Amino acid sequence: MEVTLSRKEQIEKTATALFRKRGFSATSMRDLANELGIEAASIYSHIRSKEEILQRVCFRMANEFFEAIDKVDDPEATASARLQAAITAHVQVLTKNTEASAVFLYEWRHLSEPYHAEFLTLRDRYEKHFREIIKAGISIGEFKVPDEKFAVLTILSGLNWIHTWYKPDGKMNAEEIAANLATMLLNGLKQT
Amino acid sequence: MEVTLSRKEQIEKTATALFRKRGFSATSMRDLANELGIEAASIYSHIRSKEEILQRVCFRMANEFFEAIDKVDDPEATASARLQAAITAHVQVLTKNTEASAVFLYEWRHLSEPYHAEFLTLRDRYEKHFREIIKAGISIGEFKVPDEKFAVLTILSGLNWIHTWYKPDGKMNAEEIAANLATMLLNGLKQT
DNA sequence: CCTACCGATCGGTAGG
DNA sequence: CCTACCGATCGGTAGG
Repeated sequence: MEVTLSRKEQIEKTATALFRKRGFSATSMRDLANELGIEAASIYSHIRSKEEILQRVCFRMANEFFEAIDKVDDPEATASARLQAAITAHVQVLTKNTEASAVFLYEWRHLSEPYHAEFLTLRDRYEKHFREIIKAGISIGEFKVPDEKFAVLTILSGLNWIHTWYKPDGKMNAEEIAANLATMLLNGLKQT
Repeated sequence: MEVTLSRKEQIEKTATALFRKRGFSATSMRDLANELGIEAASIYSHIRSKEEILQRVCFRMANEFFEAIDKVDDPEATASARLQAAITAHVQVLTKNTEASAVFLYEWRHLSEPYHAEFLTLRDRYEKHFREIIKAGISIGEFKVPDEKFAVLTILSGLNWIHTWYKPDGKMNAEEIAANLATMLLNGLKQT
């Protein structure tokens, strides 16, 4: 599936790869221009600033994560089923966008205000979704956990390394990875 | 316990805090000098370069992690006991050095060669220790895991978020945190 | 999309 | 540990 990208999309994609490899601060507009085969000044015909690119990547990914878990959540299901679905959705987003995921996970701190604060609000709301599921599981005795926030952060970090490792043509596909991670991480909540 | 730091140690400690907060590339020597209350040029009486500080932090922490797991490993013990001990040791190092841990975990990619390659070699050797324990557990049927490397990376990332959250005066102390993490993450290996 | 350029800041050195 | 400074590079703009 080859898609023709607009110049703006090309810039965003190339910048994402560079931000991921070297970090936002260590990537210069001249690095980016070089990679695109144009002059640095020309980039500004398409974007307003270096940070705007970072903003677009971070908030687009935030959106992707929200949409993915909202789509699969069924509040009627058991906590285990809901958590498994959320984990699977999260892993799908990570594996479909490994570079943008890495930028989303590690470069958001270079956002200036008010974007920085807004990003943190979104991230907290996302984690809250997981906390709610775990709380529901605790209240009906399905899970046993010392602290929901603690459990959520352990689970999400246990998922978020995937971008460093995932290859589309590796021996596990996204579904298998999600299933293995869900099994490993869900079992930990069911301690007796 | 107040310790008098040498100027070099003060520089390293202050730089660690800044590298953690803003990232290595976004921290300037003038930022660091400002925080220390001296001129940027004066820093160079104590260190050779900005990168030297990063090198010292990264390799000192690598050493700390190695020493910690070597000290507690007992090859005669069960795989569960060994893994639990390794997890506890790892968490101890993380909680005792939250800022340096963050730098160790996220800023090593700004190391130049040959330090960068050496760092990756050390990190792989560290992970190998965990892989060996898991392999031993698999071979005697104590663990059931699709892929050792996969399991190790899940476990280590499930631990490595702690620096973002740990407060020495929080409601859980380092031992309780380690115990909770070990329980959550070990149960995942014992699936039937 | 380019040439030409801006002021600011970077890591680091010389010399005391 | 400071003053004085270096060449290089930064993000970004003017004007076409």
